[in-house]
Amino acid sequence: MIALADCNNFYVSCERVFRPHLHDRPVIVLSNNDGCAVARSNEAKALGVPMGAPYHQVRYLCERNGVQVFSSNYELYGDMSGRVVSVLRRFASELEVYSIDESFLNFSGLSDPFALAVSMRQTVGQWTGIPISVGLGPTKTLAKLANRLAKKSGSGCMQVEAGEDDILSRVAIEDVWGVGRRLAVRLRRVGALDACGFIHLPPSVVRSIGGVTLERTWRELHGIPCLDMEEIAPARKNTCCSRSFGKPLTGLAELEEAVANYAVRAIRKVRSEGSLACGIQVFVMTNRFREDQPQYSNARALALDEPTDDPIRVIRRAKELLRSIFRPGYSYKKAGVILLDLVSSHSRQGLLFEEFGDDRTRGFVDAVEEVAARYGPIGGFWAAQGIDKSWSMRREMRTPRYTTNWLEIPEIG
DNA sequence: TCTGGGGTCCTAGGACCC
DNA sequence: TCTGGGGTCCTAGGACCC
Repeated sequence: MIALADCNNFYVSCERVFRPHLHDRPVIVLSNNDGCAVARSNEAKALGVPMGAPYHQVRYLCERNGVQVFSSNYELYGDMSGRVVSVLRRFASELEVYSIDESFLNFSGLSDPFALAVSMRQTVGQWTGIPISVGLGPTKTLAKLANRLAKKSGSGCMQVEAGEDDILSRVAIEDVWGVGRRLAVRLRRVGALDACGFIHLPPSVVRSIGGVTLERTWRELHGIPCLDMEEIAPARKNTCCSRSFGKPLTGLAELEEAVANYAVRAIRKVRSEGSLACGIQVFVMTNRFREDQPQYSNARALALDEPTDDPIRVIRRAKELLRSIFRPGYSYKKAGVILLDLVSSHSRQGLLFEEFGDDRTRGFVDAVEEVAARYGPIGGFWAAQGIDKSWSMRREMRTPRYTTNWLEIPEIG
């Protein structure tokens, strides 16, 4: 038996923990750059704020109905997520963190998994302030489906077994885990309108529409496990840092500064995981929503001489790539840096004819990075990152980092 | 005027090898 | 005019997830 614990409206719930007066009130959280609504309280959903709606399109609706709007505060959400997981771990020996707000737990061999799910939900709510829903099923996909029904019904916990056609028929085909918009259209055309219709399709049809991936989903819904628990997240293969700018950029100098910042952030992720990057890609794009403006987007990649975690080298290469794809005369909206083919720093392959960078440089880089990690940009930063950052993203309604920053800890009285 | 960010896997097709 | 068979590797694009 697999359990899926999923935090309800997670980002909104995090904000509410520190602003209890917002319980029962409509709340939304915006994506980076205050762009889209990416989390909505039930009250905001009821008012008709769609998932992913551009904020400028729903702003009037929000203002008229007193919706509380927040910029995203990922430091807070990440920390709260860790707290939820630490409570969940007490309830099962095997746990897979699937996303920032979801974990799978192995509930096999328990006499009363449902009772445990109820108690787990209650404990997480009491200890962290975050409401969760729990779905139970013989496979991950059925646990997901049960979770969706638990949320929809408001009961908080739900268990689904294979072969319960009446329950499966309550889940629309596009709400099945692994079926997105495209596949849903094609499945509807062959008569699979819901999960029940889907499992009664012949496997050959499923295979022809969605390949082996969709057939796995089909088998999982029949109660045949195809997706294992992954307790230890496999090492990442690529990592990306990209942002939309707070204002359009036209000049190379500003773009270089932004790209240098993304390069530094990306390589810090790589360093923190004990990895090295073997390649780097840079991309830029104009605002694709502006049909009245000339459009341009481009990307270029290169292989590094040797796997590296050195921000100086990564910045230099990123700027070279940027200069090779930059074209004057455009209004750039977004840029990004992708570090490719990450390998473990323990298994790096040496160069045939050369030695790795000297120890002095290495010591210097490590020292700067340590200072920056401990004290933030006040402690130190790479000059290429710039000072003004006039291009940085909008985040005008962000709450304090209550749980991770001494200066922003909540005050009482 | 304003429209997010970060990932994975699978497949088809092309380049290349003997 | 006729023009093999069997592989691997890489990449781009499409699908999905949160």
